[in-house]
This record gives sequence, C-alpha cells and structure tokens, in this order.
Amino acid sequence: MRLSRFYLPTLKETPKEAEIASHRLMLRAGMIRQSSAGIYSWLPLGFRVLRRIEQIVREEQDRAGAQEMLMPTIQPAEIWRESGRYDDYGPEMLRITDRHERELLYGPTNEEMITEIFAATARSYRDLPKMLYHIQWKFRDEVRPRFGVMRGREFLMKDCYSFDLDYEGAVRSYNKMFVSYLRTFARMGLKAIPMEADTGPIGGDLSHEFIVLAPTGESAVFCDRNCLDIDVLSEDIDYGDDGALAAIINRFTTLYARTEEKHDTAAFESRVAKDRRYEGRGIEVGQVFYFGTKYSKPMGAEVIGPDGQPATVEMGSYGIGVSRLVGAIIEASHDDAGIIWPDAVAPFDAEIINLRPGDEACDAACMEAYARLGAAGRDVLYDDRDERPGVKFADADLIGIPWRLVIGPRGIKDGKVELKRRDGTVADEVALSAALDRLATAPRG
RNA sequence: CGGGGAGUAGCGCAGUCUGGUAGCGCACCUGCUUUGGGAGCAGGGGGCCGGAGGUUCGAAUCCUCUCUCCCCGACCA
Repeated sequence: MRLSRFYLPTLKETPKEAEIASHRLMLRAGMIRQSSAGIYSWLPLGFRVLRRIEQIVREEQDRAGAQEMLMPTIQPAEIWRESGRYDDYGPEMLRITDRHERELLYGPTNEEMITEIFAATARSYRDLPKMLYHIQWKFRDEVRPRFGVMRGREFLMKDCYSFDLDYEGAVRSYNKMFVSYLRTFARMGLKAIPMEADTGPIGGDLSHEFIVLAPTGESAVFCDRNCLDIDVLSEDIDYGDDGALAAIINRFTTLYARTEEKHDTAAFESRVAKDRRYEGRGIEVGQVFYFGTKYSKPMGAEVIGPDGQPATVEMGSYGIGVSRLVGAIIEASHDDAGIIWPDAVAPFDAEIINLRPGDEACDAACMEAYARLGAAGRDVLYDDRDERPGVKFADADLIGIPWRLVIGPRGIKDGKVELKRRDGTVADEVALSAALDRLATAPRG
C-alpha cells in the first residue's frame, strides 16, 4: 500500500478528550474516530489491526474445537424474559421497539439466544459436547463510557458457549477454552494471566479473568512471578488429551494470581516467596465461566441421556473483548512517540520510507523493496509522500509498524539502507539486498 | 446516577467578566526555495461561535431553556 493513497488521517496534536495512551494514540494514528460517546468508526489502519486480532482469536477457537457461527445483534425481548434477565439487566440494555410495537433489544451478550437455538435443535446426548462461538458487535449502554475502545458502549466481542451432558464434560470444555485463551493472548504478544474471578451466585471455582499486564491498566493485580514465565506457545497442545490440558491449567491455578477485588495480602505473602511477588496493573481482556444450568434450565435445553431420561445441558460461556484488545495491546506496548505493534497484530509488516521521492536512485530502490517484499507475502506500507523526512519519521513512530526500511540519498549512493525495528532491537545500515533478505524471512509473529 | 468542566475553522486554543461586523497556532490550497527527525518566505480558502427562545439599535459575549462531549466517583468485556 502506498501511503500517498492510503487513508491515514494522523494528528499532530492530541484531541483533548483522550486521557490514556491507547485512546490518544488511536486517535492520533488515525485508527478510529468517535461517533458518539463510546461508539467509534474504525478507519483503515485500525480496522486492519482489529481484523488481525479477530483472526487470531478465530484460529485458536477453531483449534480448540469450537465452531464459528453468527447470531444477530438485535434480539427479541421474549427470550430474555424466559431466562429472567430482561428485568435484571437494567438500563445497560438498549431496548428498542419496532414498527409493530414488538420489543427488541441490541444484544449485550448472547446466552439466551444460543440457548434458545440449542434447545430447539439438540435432541440426544450424542449431539454433545458442542462449543459454538461468534464474533459480533455488542452494545452495553454504560453510564460512563471512557478510555476509547477500552470501555466503549459498542464493542466487538468473541463469545463462545459450551454444551455438555454433565459437570465433568463441562469442565473439559472449560479447560479447552482456558488453554485456547492462553495461546490466543500469547500469540498477540501479550502476557495475559488467568486470575480467579467471582462466580457470583453460582459459586464454584470455575471462572477466570484473563488480565493483560500493562502499567496503565485499570486494576491492580498481584501474582506469582512464575505465572509470567510459563510459555504456552512452545508446547504442542492436544485438545483431545484431557489430562494434558488439566496439567497446563494446574500450573496456573496453583499459583497465586488475583486482581485487587479478590486480593488477600496474608494469603499472597504466605503462598508466594518475597522475591517472586509481582504487583502491577492489568486490563481484563477475557473471561471464562462455567454456569451449569442457569440458562438451559429455564429455557428447556435438554437432551435425552444414555439412560433414556432427559438431562438439562451444562453450559459455560467464554468471552474475549476483541475491540478492547486493540487498546490493551497499545497500553502494553507503546512509547512517547507512538505505538509499538507486536508483529502478530501489526497493521502492516513493514514500512518503507522514501526520504527523497523523485530521486531516481531512491525511487528505484524503494520500488524494488516494495515489489520484492510484496512477492514474499509481506504486507508493506510504502511512504512515498512528498513530505519532509521528519514528518515521515514521526508518522512512522506513531503508527508503529514493526519493521522500518529507510531509503535515502545519503545511504543509497553507497548501496546502503537503514533497517530498524520499531521496538529498538535492530538498527542496522546494510545493503538493500541484505535488508530485503532479512525482511522477507522475518517471522510474522 | 452524584460531583466537576467544556462546546468558537479539520485539531489545539484566545475572545465572553466590561455587547459594537470573529481571531491565533497547526493543518489545508497556490508559488518559489528547501529536503536524514514534525522547513522558510509570499499569497489564499475555510466559521448560521452546539441548538432554540428572549433582552438590545446591535449578542460568541447578557438572560431562560435545551442538546452534546469530557473528567472524578459508583458500575462494567
């Protein structure tokens, strides 16, 4: 993509409404534009990131055995009356009436809808287990939306629902999602720690929040440093091996990891040696939750069991805040100049900066780089604009593409270009061909 | 929902107290000069001053009502 043709309305000054880094940087980098409180349009740069995050979530859901579907944003009030939540939900639910005076709502979540679908179609225990998910826009009419996409009213969420015949089955599903989440966040370059979460009136210990560590996070978190060192991506995970999954989960759940709401200083200090105590801040990006028959019972989601008797299905739900993740990743990875995208979610793999468009040698070198990287399957942003170098460097820092290839008249007369990582780990003056070899084979994360 | 603040050009702001034909910086357009970290000079375009009523010869400015947005708190993927 040539930057001269790309719709990238960057801002030099910060819009005054943006307080936190991710909000500020997303606005400045031309990723989003606010429509009304807590509701945003996603401009091309932001949309690219959103799609990449969504795709990682999708791949890891599929890998864990969940199946993608799509449910509507608008739901009938009726099914929420069946579950008893229509009145419980309160003013956070956006209620709508259509021309026939039918009561509708813009879905804040989909337990009722999926349960209703499942109840109407599942017959036998042989239909179980199942895990179904979708990635869809939701709406919660927050009293006070803030922090940009981190706490919007409209947000993109992946929600998955599991259906099992009994508690043991539900735990297996829960474990699959738990491990899937570990992999999902790790692939995005995040340290996400599962922390014990409130299970509300249902009780039990089967709920975890996944917290991304970021110094600007909203809640204080306390955990054993050993949590930070577990590398889930290097393992070959077999989702059919219940024992292996349980073992991975045990490694986390036996370690102390809690948010401030559940933090217990005495327990922390007795369970975690002093040098292993980690205290920081974090952002919740996902939650896994077992809730048994809370919805299946009132909505009649039953199957005939092996014994010929009807059995109410055991359910769980598993959410990931996809749009929130965009903000969370920026909170976890930025500096004063701008965003530092992890490779796996970056809007482009590399940016080529032509310091002197119109200079024959620079143009030729840039076009060679652009063509070669494109042929190697890289997504490249080519800054061919007729701007001064300072403007280009500043925009490049701001939008945070992981690799930067700077081609200017000074270097090119010696056949040299500058190859840099946005995160500062690489800054080399090398021959163009060497830089291209390196970029063409660099991991995409 | 309680408390605070703000709506004036795309963005950041001044002007409001003390009414008198709307301004600054950046951005944008044209030309020339520049070109390795947000260039210089010259010229130019762009505003029903959030909206509705009112007071006045005259309202961005005073009065009334209203809408929106932001911050702190309570609440949340």
